[in-house]
Amino acid sequence: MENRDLAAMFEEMADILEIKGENPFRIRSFRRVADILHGLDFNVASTVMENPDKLRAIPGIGEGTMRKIGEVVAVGRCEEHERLRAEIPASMLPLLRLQGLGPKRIHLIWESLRISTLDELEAAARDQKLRTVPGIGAKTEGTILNAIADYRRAQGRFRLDQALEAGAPLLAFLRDEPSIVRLETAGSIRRRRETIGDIDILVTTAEPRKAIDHFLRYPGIRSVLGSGETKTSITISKGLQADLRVLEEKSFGAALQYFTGSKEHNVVLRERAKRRGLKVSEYGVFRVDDDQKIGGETEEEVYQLLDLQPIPPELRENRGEIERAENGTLPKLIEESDIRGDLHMHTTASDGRDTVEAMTQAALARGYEYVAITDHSKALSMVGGLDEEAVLRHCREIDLLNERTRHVRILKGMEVDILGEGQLDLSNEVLAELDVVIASVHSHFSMPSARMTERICRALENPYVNILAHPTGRLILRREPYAFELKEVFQAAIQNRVILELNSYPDRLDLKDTHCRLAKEMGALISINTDSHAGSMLRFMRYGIATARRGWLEAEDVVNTYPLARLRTILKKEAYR
DNA sequence: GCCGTTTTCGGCCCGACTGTTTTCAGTCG
Repeated sequence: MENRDLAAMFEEMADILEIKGENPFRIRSFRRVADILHGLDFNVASTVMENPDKLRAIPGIGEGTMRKIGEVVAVGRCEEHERLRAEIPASMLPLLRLQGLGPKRIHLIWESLRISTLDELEAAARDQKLRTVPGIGAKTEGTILNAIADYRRAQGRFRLDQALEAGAPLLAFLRDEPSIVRLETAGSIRRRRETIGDIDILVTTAEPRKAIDHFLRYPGIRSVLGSGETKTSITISKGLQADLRVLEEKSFGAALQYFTGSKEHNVVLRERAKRRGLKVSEYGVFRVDDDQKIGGETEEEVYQLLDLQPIPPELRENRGEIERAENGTLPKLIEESDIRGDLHMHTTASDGRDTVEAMTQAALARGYEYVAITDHSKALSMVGGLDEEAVLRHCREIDLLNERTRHVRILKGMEVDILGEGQLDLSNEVLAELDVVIASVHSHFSMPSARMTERICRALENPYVNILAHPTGRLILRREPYAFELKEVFQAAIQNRVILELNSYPDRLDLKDTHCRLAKEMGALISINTDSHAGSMLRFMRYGIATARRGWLEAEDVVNTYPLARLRTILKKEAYR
């Protein structure tokens, strides 16, 4: 049983309890447990049997949770979970994801109209039957119809790159308005989460009305969800929501802190404030006894007043950053300017769009010192993967190009397929000719976890393998990772001096943030690569960097921040950490 | 359900917007 299965159970129980209108703190506990389970780096089901204290020691996991997990592991189901599921039709749960409709009204609609599915809800709203429910009028009916449409279109979330690209023209449009003095994006975009629910934009202005009216004149606007004195919400392309908040200059820092979140981070921050006789809100930091405001103009000030080092937005997830800020031991996070090269990209030799020379020029334009050309091997015949002979020809071509290229060193590489039982798709004789060998799984995704783990570990034992590419195989919002024991694979990588890739391709981000942190803690080295299939894609590095920062990585953890000579010792396996 | 340097019981973050219920509940972030 995987952690995410257990997490899903707790999430579902929280959803049902919410619709039933039960104790909100109990619901919060369940959601927190689900969150914790998602983030753990060990298998909960086996741990609860073998080492229960380890689980019980985690803050947020108490007796009740231990009992429920134990029950599921022992008999395959949890009695309370089963009982709750029998009370509410499963089809009602997605209704909670609709914007503007919450558990209370869902419950009420169920009570009065027996509506339990998205389709029924939509039909009732269309037929103007929803307005017969107390507390719901014509307007709310319309809101619900819009919410259903948005839900269907977007399923609620967007990839980081999609949100950044859709938001960029809106931000440029706002920057053109002279009445807007300051402008920042907050929320999950600022924290660089891998998926984004909406774009939070904060501005200060002497003329709020003017700023809001300008926002409402944005040509890309699709619908206006609401507009008040301080907050206005619209949807733009593909149903992505953007919120504009108009703020006072003197509380801008407090507001930026508040709206950047995460919610979990802010809850802990406020509890901390409360213990110190302070109160933190989006308007500033206040003393509780005389309600005197003592700060909030800048974000740094908010943290300093709580005796904390300023915390970078990417770390604000309540994953230990507050304790580290208290001790003054936050990591010095990696920056894009630390990167000296890119070790994974494709060319016209296989499925890339640009030649080796064009890719090299693109790397040069970014100021890189080195670049690895890593086309596919022959197992991927549909993309024109290279066989042994073609690889050797490719190597000679790169040798020649190196002789007449200045300022950037081209490393000879291949992305070699890991075949069904862990063999590689090219002979060791050929691999020995290369500077960089990347191994990756592109087939047989659905084999059982134990076999997949063994398969990958076996590939890592090949003495020529340098990098394990996109280790989990997931595609954001499209495909779950394949099943395997992450920690075993990381351990095998470390033992064999293999580097783990953080693939920056925007729908991969694989390793993801929590995996990066685990890899670092275990002592693995990371390479942040773009897997570019065209020169223009080298810019995807920014998404890898964002994920690395969320994974607490520093420049020293990432091999492609090293000068070429040092990188070479690692590629030759003469050194590792 | 979780937790404890005020507590093993009684708390658990804070404020704005919307629509409709004429005084406020529901929802969101």
